[in-house]
Amino acid sequence: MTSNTTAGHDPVELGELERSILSIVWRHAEITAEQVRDELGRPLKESTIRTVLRRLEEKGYLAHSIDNRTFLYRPAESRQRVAGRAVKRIVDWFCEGSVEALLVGMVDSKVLNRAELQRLAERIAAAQQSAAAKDGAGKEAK
Amino acid sequence: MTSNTTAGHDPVELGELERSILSIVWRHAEITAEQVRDELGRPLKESTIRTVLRRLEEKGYLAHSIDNRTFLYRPAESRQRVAGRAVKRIVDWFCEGSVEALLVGMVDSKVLNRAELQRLAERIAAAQQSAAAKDGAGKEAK
DNA sequence: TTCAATGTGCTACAGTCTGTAACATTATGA
DNA sequence: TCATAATGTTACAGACTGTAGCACATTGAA
Repeated sequence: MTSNTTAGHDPVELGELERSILSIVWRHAEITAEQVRDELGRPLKESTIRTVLRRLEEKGYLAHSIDNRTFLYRPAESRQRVAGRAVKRIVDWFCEGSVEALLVGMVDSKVLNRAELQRLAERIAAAQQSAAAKDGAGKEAK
Repeated sequence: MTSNTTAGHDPVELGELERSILSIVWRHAEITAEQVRDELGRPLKESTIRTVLRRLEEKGYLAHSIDNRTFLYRPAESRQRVAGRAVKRIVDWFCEGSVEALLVGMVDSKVLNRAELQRLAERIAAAQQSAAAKDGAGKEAK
């Protein structure tokens, strides 16, 4: 029994099928198990899809509402948010909390090249501005 | 011989003990199983430590040399490099390859705050300069 | 009311990975 | 040659994932 509630999960620890399905759900505001199966491409039974969807919900990645007896799944958190947390763990584990070190590592391991880094710096500056703008109030769905 | 060369591994998929031990090794240039056990703090048998070390080597994170019959383990890759790759996977899976999107997500999920982002942008710019400086001579990946 | 369809709820099971370790084997110095 | 200190080999239980079957409920139709 996993006994977990709303604890912090790490998406990177999801299995491949789980990831695929999560990605599909992220692409839709709401989606049924059947639609997921159709989009998946792989020939899996619907019970399989539903099991995975349920597990993803248990793990906190999805939520569902019921439309006339049918489950409509939707993301519980944005991709980016989840990705952000996942990266945080990596940073904590492997870079002793330093995002800078991480970026350096990314360049070092060719995940990022200098051009991208350049653009990134610019975008960060920009994002920062707009972020600062919307700051006082609440959060912006996006 | 591990038979694997530079295949892509995902450190985030390592278990907790594996991560702890890997971190310890990363803190030393060379280390024996016994030293690892001492630093670990947990009361584990040495055979346990050695098993994990071996697995980490099989997975490509560590390498070892032999000093007078004793294994000296050392990192096969830098932390940052490994972390960089790990992040890349996350970016690929959850941000459709956009590092920017990831950064946005990190701010969004409070992994990064604006102050850090600011500093980050500055450092990136700086790093970029020095990198560009030493660049011309060496190799340009891209 | 009863039946068939459709959708969900529970259960299962094999394969893989990780934590944890015992036991066998080998080399080395006394 | 023998004890010692390392490594090599093997094992095993628990968790997680992929994959799915089957029972149960609800609802529209006959």
